[in-house]
Amino acid sequence: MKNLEIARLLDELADALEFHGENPFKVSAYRRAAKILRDFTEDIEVYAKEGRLREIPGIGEGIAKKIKEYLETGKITKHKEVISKTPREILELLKIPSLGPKTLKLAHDKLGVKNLDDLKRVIEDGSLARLPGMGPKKVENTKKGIELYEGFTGEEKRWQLGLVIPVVTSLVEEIKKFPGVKKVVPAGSYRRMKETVGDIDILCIGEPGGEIIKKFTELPVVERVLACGETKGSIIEKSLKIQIDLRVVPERSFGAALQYFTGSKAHNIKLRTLAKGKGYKISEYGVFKGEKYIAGETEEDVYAVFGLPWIPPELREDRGEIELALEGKLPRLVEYDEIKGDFHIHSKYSDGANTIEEIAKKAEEMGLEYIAICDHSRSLKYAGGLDIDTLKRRNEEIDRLNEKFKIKILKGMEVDILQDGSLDYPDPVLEELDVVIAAIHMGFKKNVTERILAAMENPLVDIIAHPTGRLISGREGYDVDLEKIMERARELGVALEINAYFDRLDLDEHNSRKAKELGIKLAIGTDAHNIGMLQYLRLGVGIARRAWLSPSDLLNTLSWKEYLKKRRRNG
DNA sequence: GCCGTTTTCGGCCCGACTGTTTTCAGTCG
Repeated sequence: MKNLEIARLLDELADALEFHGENPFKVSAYRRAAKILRDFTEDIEVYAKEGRLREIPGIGEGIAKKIKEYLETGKITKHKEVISKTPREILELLKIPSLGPKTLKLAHDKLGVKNLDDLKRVIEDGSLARLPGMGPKKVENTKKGIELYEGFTGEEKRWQLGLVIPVVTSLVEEIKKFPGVKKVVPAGSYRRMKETVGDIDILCIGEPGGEIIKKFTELPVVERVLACGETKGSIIEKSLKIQIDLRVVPERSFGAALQYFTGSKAHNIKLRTLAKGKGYKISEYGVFKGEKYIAGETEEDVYAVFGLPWIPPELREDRGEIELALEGKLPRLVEYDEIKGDFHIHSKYSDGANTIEEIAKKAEEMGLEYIAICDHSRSLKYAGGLDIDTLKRRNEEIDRLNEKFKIKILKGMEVDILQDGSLDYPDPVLEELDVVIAAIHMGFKKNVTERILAAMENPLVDIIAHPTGRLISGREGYDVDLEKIMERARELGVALEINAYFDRLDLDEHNSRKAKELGIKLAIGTDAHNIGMLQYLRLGVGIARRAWLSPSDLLNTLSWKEYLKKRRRNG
C-alpha cells in the first residue's frame, strides 16, 4: 500500500507551498488530500487502476494526476520542484506549535534562519524579537513551542498506534506468504495496544530462518536494512520510517518469546522475580529448571508454570495484574466482539466523506448492531455544522434508512458547547435526537470547566465528547478540571467519551480507569469522518481494556433498545 | 487545488485568541 507514502509527499508539498506563501486554499487542498489518503483504508493503487480516484471527495484532477504519477514513476514532479527551492530543514520547523509559515518566512528572509539551531540563536540574541510584528511574548511562545516540539520528536520518537496498524497488518500478511512460514504474530507495545509505539517486534515460526529474514529485508516497504542474520532482521520501513524487527523462533519457544517480547519490561521483571523465587529461570527461550526445559510453546503454558492464568497483553504493565492473577481475580475485560454500537460518526451532512447509507452498510458488514450519526452543530461553520432545517431533513433520511437496514441508525448530534456554556440548539431540537454528544470545539482556554459543567446540567445531554481535548501529536488539550467534570458526571449520570480517533484517544487509559472507578459510564465513539475510520473502534476497545474496563462500564455493550431505555436520567 | 439543485469561475474557513498594534496580522481549530 502506497497510501501513506503519497500522503507524506502531499503534506510536504503543502508545507513547502505554505512556506512560499502560496494560496492558502491550495495549501489546505493538499493537506485535505493527504489526510484523506492517510485515513483511507483501501489501497489507493487499486482505485487508480480502476480509474476511480476522482470519486474520492477531496481528490480532483490535479491531485489524481499526481497520485498516478507517483504510482507510475515513484515521484511527483511538482513536489520535487517545490522542495528543491526550499531549505530542507525549514519544513520541519513548521511543526513547531505557534510558529507558522509567515513568521518562519520572515525569520528566514531577514535573519537567514534555516534550521532549529538558527532559530534558537535568533531567539537568544534577541534579533527575532526585533522583527516587525514580533515582540517578547511571541518569542516566548515560540520558545515554548520548541520545547513541545522537541518533546515529541526527540531521540525516542513514537508513532500513534492507528498509523502503525495498517503498516503492520499488511506486513504480517506479506511475511505469511513466505515459503516455510507457519505463524506470524506482532508483539511489543503494539500487541499491548499502547496509544503510541516506538518500534515494532514481529515474531515468526518457520524455517529456514536465514531465508525468511533475508526475504523480509528485501520487501518493497524496506527503506534501510539495519541487520540481517539467521534469526533476526531489522529494517526501517519506508512510509513511517519506523524500525521493525522480525525474529524467527523455534516452535517450542514461541510462547516464551511472545511473552518476552510483548513485555512490558516491568511486567517481565516481576514475572522473572517470581520465577526465580520458585527456582525457575524464564527467558525468551522458555521456562527452565536448571538445564531442563519445562514450558514455552504457548503463553498459557508459560504463565501456568507459576500458577497464573493467561494475562491479557493490555494489562501487562505491572500495575497489580500479576498479584491479582495469583489470587485469580483478574478483571473481566470487555472484548471487541461485545461492542454493539459506535456512538460518534460524522456523515456527509457535516464534514464526513460518506453518506449515511454508506456508513450503515459498512457498519453492518462490521457486525455492529447500531450506530449513532453525530454530525456537527450549526455554529461549527468550518466543519459544515447543520442548521435546524438540514438537521430535520437528515433525521427524516435516517427514518427512511432505518426501514431499509437491519442495523439501527440512531439520530445523534455532536452539539457544540458555546462560549456561555449553552448548547448550540434549543431543547426542542435536542429532544428529537437519540444521542446528544456535547463538545467543546472553540474557546479552549475560556472557562472550559464551567461550560462543560453547564452543558451537563441539561438532562438531554448523554455524552461529553473528547473531555480533555488533547491530541497525542502535540496539543495539550483544554484548560479543564477533569476531577470536577467527573464528579458531576457521576452525580448526573452523564457518560464520558473514549474518542477512538488515533490521535485523540481521549479520555486516555488513565482517566478512563479513574472514571470507571468512580462509577462513571464511558462511551466509545470513533469520530469517524469516513467509513475506513470505523475500524478505529478497535483502538477505543484497546484503551478500554488498558483501562481495565468491563462490559458493564461501557454504553457500547448495551443493545440500542437498552440504551434508549436507560438514557433518560432516573429512567 | 477542489467543487457546483443558484456557479466551469469564483468562492472556499469563519471566528476566537493573542500580541502587536493605533486598526491589524498570524495562528489555530
